[in-house]
Amino acid sequence: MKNRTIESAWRGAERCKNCAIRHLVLFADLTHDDFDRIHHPIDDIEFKPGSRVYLQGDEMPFVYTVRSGLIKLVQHLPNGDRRIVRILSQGDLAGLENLDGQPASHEAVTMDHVRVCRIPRSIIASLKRDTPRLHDALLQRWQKALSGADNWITRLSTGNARSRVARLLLLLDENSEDDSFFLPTREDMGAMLGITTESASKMTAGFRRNGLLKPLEDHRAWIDERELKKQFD
Amino acid sequence: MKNRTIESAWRGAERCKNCAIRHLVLFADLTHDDFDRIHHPIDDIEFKPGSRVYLQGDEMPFVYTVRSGLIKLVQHLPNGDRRIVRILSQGDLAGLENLDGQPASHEAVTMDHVRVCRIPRSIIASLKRDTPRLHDALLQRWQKALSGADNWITRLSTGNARSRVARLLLLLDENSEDDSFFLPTREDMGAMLGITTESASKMTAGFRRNGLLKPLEDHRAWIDERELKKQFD
DNA sequence: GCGCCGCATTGAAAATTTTCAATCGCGGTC
DNA sequence: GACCGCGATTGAAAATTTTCAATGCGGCGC
Repeated sequence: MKNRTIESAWRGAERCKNCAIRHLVLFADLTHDDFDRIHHPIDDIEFKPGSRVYLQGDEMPFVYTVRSGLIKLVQHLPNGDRRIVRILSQGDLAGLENLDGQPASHEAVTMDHVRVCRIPRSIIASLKRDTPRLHDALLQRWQKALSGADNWITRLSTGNARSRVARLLLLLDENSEDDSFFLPTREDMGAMLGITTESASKMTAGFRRNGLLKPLEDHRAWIDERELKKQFD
Repeated sequence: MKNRTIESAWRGAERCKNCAIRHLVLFADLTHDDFDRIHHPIDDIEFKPGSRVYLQGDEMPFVYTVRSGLIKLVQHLPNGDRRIVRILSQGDLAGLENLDGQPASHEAVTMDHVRVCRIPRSIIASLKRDTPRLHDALLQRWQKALSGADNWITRLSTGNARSRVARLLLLLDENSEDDSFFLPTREDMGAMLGITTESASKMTAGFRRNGLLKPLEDHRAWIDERELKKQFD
């Protein structure tokens, strides 16, 4: 029972050069010469919703560039509590935290249908030696991850349950290209906000009754951004 | 009414080479040649407790290596709420998040008597171009900051107030060289944990009554680490 | 020594959140 | 079409947290 499929693999990085989202990914600024230095296969992988990309404690021979879909990073506490600490979306790098060879500090689980490029860590390591362009791209990723984490603390873990849900909806909405956005399960919303599933449900349902949130087909939703921002922020 | 004093300044980085905590700081792995590339003054600065090192929104021409003491990074929400997102201690770099030239995303405030080295950003920029050793040191800083942020979310912003306070005490204790550790004001504890000052006070006072926490002179305290860990973790 | 100020503590009522259990709704199966 | 199962929703009671106000406690200046 596999919940992932390998769509394609190839030696080197021929197709990276022509990747449709190359401007968003780690390799955005590499030159053709740089690509020629890549001598290990990069796989294009699809995951079904709810698949585990890696587990907390795993050795991490790969990093993963998110091509589409959303991945949650979950951290488990010894007492069994768990908390979602970040959401990765297009262009983000799963496994960034473990580029130094440390075992994974999170569990990574897909929230919807996800496509990633699986990149051997050795590629990053060797490119890092030779090209400063990759350095900068990595630094940007660290920066984004850290400011994301800070926002998670100040916006999603502060204030009462209603504000937290509101700010989560606004965040999901901002990060979406689309007019609509992916609305997580109430359980996931709770794990992001540090509240119970039921509380997440009550607040969400409240917003729906107020007309501030409209669920759409396929786990997606729309919010009255202006009004939500006015009431919370 | 200055709440900081400049202890010493010097051109270049002569004294960096002999810095007592050099093994802990950003410049740990630089060679003598590297130091000779530093052509801007690095100041050694002291701050009184409660001094603002920089404000949210400030331009950041400097970064600051913490030599001793503790600095809190505070983020303000539009609605006036505020949250402490990180504590910096010896060897940490304040302003790391703004090395790219972005204005400060936090306010940095000293919690006790603090000594820092103020390093012009231009030095980092020029060294970064020339020495991979600095690169690695910076990456380590990013890594530490991010895993710190993740812990902040999972350990300090999850569970009931009692657990949060317990885990904060354990964290403060771990990070201290000493057998004792710096116990923040209840207001700061609240801002770290996302609870009110009064709740922080009630939990803290409770631990004191149980003998799990003993306040010492000068804002320091001791905890029964084993017992606290057993009950929480 | 006295008074003051800032912080910590405490108590009681109000508000919020969790808990626990029941029900609903919907998509898929048989 | 009936049935199942999973997630969402809802309600009511219990537990926790906040709020608001009062009091305690040290240190500091005068």
